Amino acid sequence: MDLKVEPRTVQVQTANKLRDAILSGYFKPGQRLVESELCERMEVSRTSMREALRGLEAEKLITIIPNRGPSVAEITWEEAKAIYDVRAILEGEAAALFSQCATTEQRRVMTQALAAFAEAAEANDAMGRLTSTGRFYEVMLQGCGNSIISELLQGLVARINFLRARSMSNPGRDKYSSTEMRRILKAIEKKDADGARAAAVEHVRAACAAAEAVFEPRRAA
Amino acid sequence: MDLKVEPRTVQVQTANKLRDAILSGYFKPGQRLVESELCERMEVSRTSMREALRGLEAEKLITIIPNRGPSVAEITWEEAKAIYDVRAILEGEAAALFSQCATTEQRRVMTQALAAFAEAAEANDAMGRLTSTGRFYEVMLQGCGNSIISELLQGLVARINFLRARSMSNPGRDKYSSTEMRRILKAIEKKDADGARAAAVEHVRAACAAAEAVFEPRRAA
DNA sequence: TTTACATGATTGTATGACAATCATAATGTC
DNA sequence: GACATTATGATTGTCATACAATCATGTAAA
Repeated sequence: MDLKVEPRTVQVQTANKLRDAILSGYFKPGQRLVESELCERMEVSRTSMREALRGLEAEKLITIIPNRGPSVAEITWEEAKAIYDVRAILEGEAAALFSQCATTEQRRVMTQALAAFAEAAEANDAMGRLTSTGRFYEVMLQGCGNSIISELLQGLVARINFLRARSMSNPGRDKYSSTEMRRILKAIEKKDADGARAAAVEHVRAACAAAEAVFEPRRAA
Repeated sequence: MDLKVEPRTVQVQTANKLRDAILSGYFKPGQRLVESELCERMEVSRTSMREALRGLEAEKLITIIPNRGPSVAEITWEEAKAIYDVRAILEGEAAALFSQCATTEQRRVMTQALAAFAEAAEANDAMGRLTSTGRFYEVMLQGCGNSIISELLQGLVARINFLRARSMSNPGRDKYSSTEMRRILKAIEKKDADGARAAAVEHVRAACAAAEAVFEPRRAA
């Protein structure tokens, strides 16, 4: 059990809340983030706010142009595509690694998460889908034995999160997702590294295709 | 030609200089970085310094513990190994991609960089080795068509840079490096994607082995 | 030796200030 | 009226200062 209790500084909390706001789509890509407004609404000083913003900038979630200030990072489809490609490689590797060292307990949790996902999909419960897929991948990434893969993927997924939110609304995608994840798990249970990798790659490819369908670049004026 | 001229804010310059100082090994892993001292030596305000530090923290080059302040990030061998593994995967992919789309001009530059490396190795010119290998990889990564790969690799390499500095001093490693890079280039010239990937992976594996040899974890007290 | 307390150093946060820069409205000129 | 120029205001970048909270360390007491 993890009993660590770490101080939650204002700056960290600010960064977390801003991150959530961006990932949830509350702040949209391209939107300017005015310091004074943010400070007022979140009731923190400019000092803390600016430190938090620097952190998010390094995470590539926002872009800070000197003398113009921060705005939510925009992304071209080319970049998004590149992210999906790398994601496929890394998630595939994670699945392959995990298939060789998964414990029965871990497989049990994934099975359970998968069931929860199916249930949430049935009930059209967006929140439930997110938490269940989150658990599914968390087990796999934490368990794959390479902490860097999970770290990088977390960063990459964050940067295309807004696309996921849009493509998730695509009706019917749930069914496919469910099938794709089941295939991953099946391969893991058979300790089939290549199969697990292929299934994970396929899953990302499908997500990429779904994202491309809903991607809208800057509209021509 | 790139004529862009962007404002160089104090904060950015501070972050850059600190980054260089860490990568060059001037600040060593584990070393505490006291704000007031840094501010005094670099002649910037705490405001700018702290913003710069937040950026470096997000890059994982330093660790900031609340109420204790920043220190140069330490790394376990487990993490370093994980980084090398991911690096092998990503550099392999980059080499494979690049082999399919390299222009003759790009290959020419790489050939030239390789020659410069051999020359620098001969002359025992540490600086020359760094710049020539840098050019070699820059062409490949910029040219591979996936900007995310190059972005991630840059971050990963930075985190194990201090290991590279140590293992480079390993006599004889140069010769191997040279051979390994030549193999990569050969495969690229033959447009052999699998060969290029294999050669790149092999190169990273060798670097990893060299790093392991010089890795010293925290000495038992 | 261990515990408790006191002391100083360092960090986290807030505030106020001001110059530099940007965005835009107002002005003048052709 | 269209365009160039000039004010105007808003926003950012940077600094100095202040102070409470926390940490690190030494000293005194049990």
